[in-house]
Amino acid sequence: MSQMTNDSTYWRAFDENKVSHSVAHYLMAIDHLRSELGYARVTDVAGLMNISRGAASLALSHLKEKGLVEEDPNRFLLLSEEGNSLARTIEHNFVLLTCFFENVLGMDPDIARADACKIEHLLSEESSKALIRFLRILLSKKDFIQELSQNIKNAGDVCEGDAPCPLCEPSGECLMPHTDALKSCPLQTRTD
Amino acid sequence: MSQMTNDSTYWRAFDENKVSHSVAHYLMAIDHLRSELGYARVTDVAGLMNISRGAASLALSHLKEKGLVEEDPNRFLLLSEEGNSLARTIEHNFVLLTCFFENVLGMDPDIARADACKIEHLLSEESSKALIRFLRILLSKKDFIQELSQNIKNAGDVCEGDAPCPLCEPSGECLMPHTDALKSCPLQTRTD
DNA sequence: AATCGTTGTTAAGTAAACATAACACTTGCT
DNA sequence: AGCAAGTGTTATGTTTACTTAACAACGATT
Repeated sequence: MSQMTNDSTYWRAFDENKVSHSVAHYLMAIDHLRSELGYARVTDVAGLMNISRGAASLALSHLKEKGLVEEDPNRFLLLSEEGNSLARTIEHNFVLLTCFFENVLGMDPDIARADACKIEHLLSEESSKALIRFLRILLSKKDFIQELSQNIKNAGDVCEGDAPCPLCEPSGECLMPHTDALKSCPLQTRTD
Repeated sequence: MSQMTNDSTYWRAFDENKVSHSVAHYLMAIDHLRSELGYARVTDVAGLMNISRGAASLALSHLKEKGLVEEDPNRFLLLSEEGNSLARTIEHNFVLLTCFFENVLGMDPDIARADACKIEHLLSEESSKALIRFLRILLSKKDFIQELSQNIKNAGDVCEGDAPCPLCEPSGECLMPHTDALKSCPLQTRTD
């Protein structure tokens, strides 16, 4: 156990993700087109994603080989059961993350969506499940969350000494000015 | 404004990120080696990341061209001011995300770290700032967070009808069984 | 029936990141 | 001094994911 943190290779899990960012968007494009237009062709996917038909054709034939995309009798694009599952999971993650950034952290909606889009396909099932439970609980406490996101917006960028911060305590230095490049700020040890 | 969501190209922001996942780890490897060994050479970076020296040499010379990595008078590797800034930001993001997954969501530490590692370099400065403020506030409420992460662990996977869920309400369908592939679950509209 | 437009595929090129292998250069030992 | 080991670079190849351009197949219009 804990192989990932000791064999100096755990960081490559990023590339071994089930779907890459672009694959995620191919799948969601098909899903979106089918629910909007009722069908999805190579050209539609290319148009929606703003890439060339050639690129879409190659990528999609790859996804057919991998069993994520299929064709219906009229050669329109379909998601396989697995492809559909992946697309839905990623779409759900997008919703969850956007909701968290926007409603809990009180962030700008555009930035919230942009960040969610980058992360949506990388969340583990565990994170995804925990996040949705977290949001359900937190969002039911309307007054609490209102106050919270207000406090976040108004908080300063440096810890005030009076309130000992559990984030800073382990290292003994304040993590708040983390945008300041030159401030040395030792962190918990990592193997790389 | 809101160009990102309408020009059918916003999803590529992923590839236009300032640093890729691997670049992030090259920078952090140098940082880590210098604080552990006092120096960093191509071979050390390659050894730590478990890649070939050739790959490390190429990648690092690229990073020198980009101005993120430099050499000291003895040809040991150094982070430039910008490189150092990036490394620290990403390391901070890792700490924040791990803390969130582990202490707020109550997730398994190994999974928490693995997920944080995938995301750390993708967080916008806004997310990062908001997250640290959020954690500071939340972690100061020890009893609240204790109860929260317990509730998350014990929560079921389906919404119970009695408590109207703000996540499900917009779509009218329950978002909880999001691991179930076949359950149709309309989401807020996206352009792809 | 011939042509034009759309569609999908294929070919060839680019760029990022890895791999392996061969090489040059230094350093330290004997 | 000479050789072996360690270090860094370079050459070449692979994979992924895009580009543009050429091409074949098909349908609709005239």
